Amino acid sequence: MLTDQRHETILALLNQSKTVRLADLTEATGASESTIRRDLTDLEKQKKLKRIHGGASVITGKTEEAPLQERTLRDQGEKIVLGKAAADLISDHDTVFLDAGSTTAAIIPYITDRNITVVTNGLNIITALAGTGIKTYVLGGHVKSGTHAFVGAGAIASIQAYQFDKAFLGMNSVDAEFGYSTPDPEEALIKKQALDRAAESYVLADHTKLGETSFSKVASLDEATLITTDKADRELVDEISRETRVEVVTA
Amino acid sequence: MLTDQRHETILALLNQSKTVRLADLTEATGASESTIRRDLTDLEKQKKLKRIHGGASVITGKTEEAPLQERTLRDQGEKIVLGKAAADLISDHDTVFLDAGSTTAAIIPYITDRNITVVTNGLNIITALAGTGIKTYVLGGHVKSGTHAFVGAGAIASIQAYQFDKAFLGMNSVDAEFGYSTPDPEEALIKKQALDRAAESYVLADHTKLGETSFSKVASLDEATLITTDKADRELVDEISRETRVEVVTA
DNA sequence: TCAAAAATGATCAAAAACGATCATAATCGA
DNA sequence: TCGATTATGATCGTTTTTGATCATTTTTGA
Repeated sequence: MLTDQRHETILALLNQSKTVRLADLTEATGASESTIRRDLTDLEKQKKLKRIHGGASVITGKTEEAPLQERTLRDQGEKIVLGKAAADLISDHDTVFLDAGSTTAAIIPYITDRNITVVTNGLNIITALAGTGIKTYVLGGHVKSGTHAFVGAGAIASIQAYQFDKAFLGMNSVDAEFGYSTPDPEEALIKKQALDRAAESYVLADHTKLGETSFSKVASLDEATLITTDKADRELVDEISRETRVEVVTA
Repeated sequence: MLTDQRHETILALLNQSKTVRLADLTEATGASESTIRRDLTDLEKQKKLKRIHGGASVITGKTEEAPLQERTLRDQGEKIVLGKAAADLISDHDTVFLDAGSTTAAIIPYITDRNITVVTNGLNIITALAGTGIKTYVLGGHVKSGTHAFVGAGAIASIQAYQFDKAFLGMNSVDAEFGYSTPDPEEALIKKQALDRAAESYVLADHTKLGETSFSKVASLDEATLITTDKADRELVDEISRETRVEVVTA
């Protein structure tokens, strides 16, 4: 991996989660600790980040409210792990669908130097991919105000033109009986379409989403592989894994 | 492979992915390392790229958003005036097309509280509209790396579903003879489509764009009203206004 | 507080990339 | 066609980058 790409990856990762550990960076870039240390030294000299013991953090003008920051950090830790696990599933030359949302966005730092094509319906995904060299395609449609996902008839029409090797979806709720569900019917429709048009489908959900149900059903459990973390309740995971393949990664 | 072809290939590859490794280039062109090194040296001398250890990177060095921001800042005054003039043309309940680009983005501050619907193919436009309550629709398609405009077959297909009251287009060049033109053929195609599907079409161009020509013709002058500022050369404006309606606003 | 564990920075050797050079092949002009 | 010019690919010594090692510092937790 080129030095510049490594630097980009580091900054992207940092942008995602405000703080990164050295181990995260070596894994994301495939470089050794020494190299990453040198990178961090360089980037700190460029005032792009601040080194901290064990890793690096974004440069922040003032300290934010501590408990809030801590909570988001913890959540993001889980997202990072899920993102990394998802990225490992992607092969070169794959065409993948990345659902709108912050969980799927966590995949991006790990794929910036990969030779793949991404199709998405999320504004945040496009923005995150904008700097990278990844070939990006976007679905048309109505820009939903809350999540900034592209939905509706236009999006449905757009997605028909594509076929994916893999689809990665965020999901609000995963229930052993009700399957995958999400609050917004229009987003559910797009997720379902993406899932149907992919050879392999994966749902990324942190431990808080398990055992929950939302208004709109997307699909039954067996239509996608679930990726979650070991923070999830053991019994819930067992129950779900009777229906579909579940990949549990350590947070 | 001819030297010029190789140079084109290198720049195209670079445009696609921001950084390239030497090995990628030798493979893509079939030339030896020595030749590619010479090419890179030449292209760097021409300021077309920046050499880095192991390959080359795009000249901007920074993220791609930086030049966009910079462009937005430069000639900002003139753009603001153009944006305001364009906003004045929009009526309540209009459905308008806003072209990708910084000039059309300047319209947005003046329409945030209007009851209108916007269709766009520009990432920057979506981002700017994201916070507002404006109903926003986006064309699908390939995300072009430089301008972050959505282009290609997907975009063309998407736009067929819409009909606009007004279309507002940025334009690189406006010439009395050659008409409206822009460097990228794919963007030209979208602009032309938007123009055809709108009851009224407006081209926004600051004074530096007049009397210029670019590679891809979008339309002849009489297909849209030109909006420019009084910084524009008087003779050029007269010449153009023999072909189409021109609105000159004071900068 | 103190010892164990983890992280850090310095150092060094190996690997990769580089630029210079030279011989050969292709292209051009007479 | 022939000689000159230019482009190309291979080689080689030099420079840069990288990864491993290890002594030192910092953090952790008992």
